[in-house]
Amino acid sequence: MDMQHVNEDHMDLKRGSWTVEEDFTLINHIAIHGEGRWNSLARCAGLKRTGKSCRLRWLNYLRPDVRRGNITLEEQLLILELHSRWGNRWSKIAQHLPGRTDNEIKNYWRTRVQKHAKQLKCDVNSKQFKDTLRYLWMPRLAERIQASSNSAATTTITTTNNSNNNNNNHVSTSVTQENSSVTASSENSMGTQVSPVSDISDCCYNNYPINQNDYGELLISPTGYFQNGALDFRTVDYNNQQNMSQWMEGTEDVSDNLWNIEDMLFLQQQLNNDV
DNA sequence: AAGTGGAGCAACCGCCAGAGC
DNA sequence: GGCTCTGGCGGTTGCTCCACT
Repeated sequence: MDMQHVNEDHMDLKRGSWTVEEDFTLINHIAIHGEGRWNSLARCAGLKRTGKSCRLRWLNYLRPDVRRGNITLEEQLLILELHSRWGNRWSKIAQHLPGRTDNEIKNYWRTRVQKHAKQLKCDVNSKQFKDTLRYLWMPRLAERIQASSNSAATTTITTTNNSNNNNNNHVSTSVTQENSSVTASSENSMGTQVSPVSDISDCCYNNYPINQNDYGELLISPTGYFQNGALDFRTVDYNNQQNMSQWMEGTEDVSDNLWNIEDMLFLQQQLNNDV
């Protein structure tokens, strides 16, 4: 391809936001011819876009199985856990969140998690912040998941709990029965309406304001977080039950809460198989 | 009502690895 | 072996919306 041709092609290329017509064209073309060979696909479809741009638009937005909407509590927990294992391997993390794209998870991490690291005045990659995620935020997310499950799907919980009593399995939310904080959350879920927060910030700042000097009190679990590959939140203790109750009484509604505990158990098993 | 700043997110950029020639 | 093309990935940018003043 000579330089004149390159320049003409470059000048023809469209950038920026996609129009409805472009989306329609891309969807139709893929429906007929399938994915792949993105550069030639862009040319054949008559789209004045790079192959990369078409691929990105399809994968992140137009694909039929892309899930839109808020990241659920379960997804947040999974993202935190997987990121603790793999770091910024967004595509790998996305493989374990059906319908979520690497871009979406990356954006979530940058806008929510990194924001809180900034508020804590610590580096997102620092041990302090990682420990805060592991020993403070993730257990609380798990508690919220159980609380919402308790109120929304008692049958599922009962089944799972029985199973755990019999087999002594530790899964993310059922093990929390073992500590006192769960007593608080369980009672709360029975007595008052419990609805999940949609963001870790509710767990960490609204009712648990912490600063850099509080790490010594907050990082209370020296025993590790994962046992036999399964999540284990039993080490969490809450110093402030009153705040805990306030935290449990969040009012935000998560209507797209699609997973239950058995799904989480299944996912955990899948993850363990991967490792 | 207008201006401003921050949050959220879609899209782009640059780099890299693998495949094909 | 070297070159080109392509796709994938993580990092970054810039636009839009919204809350606040």
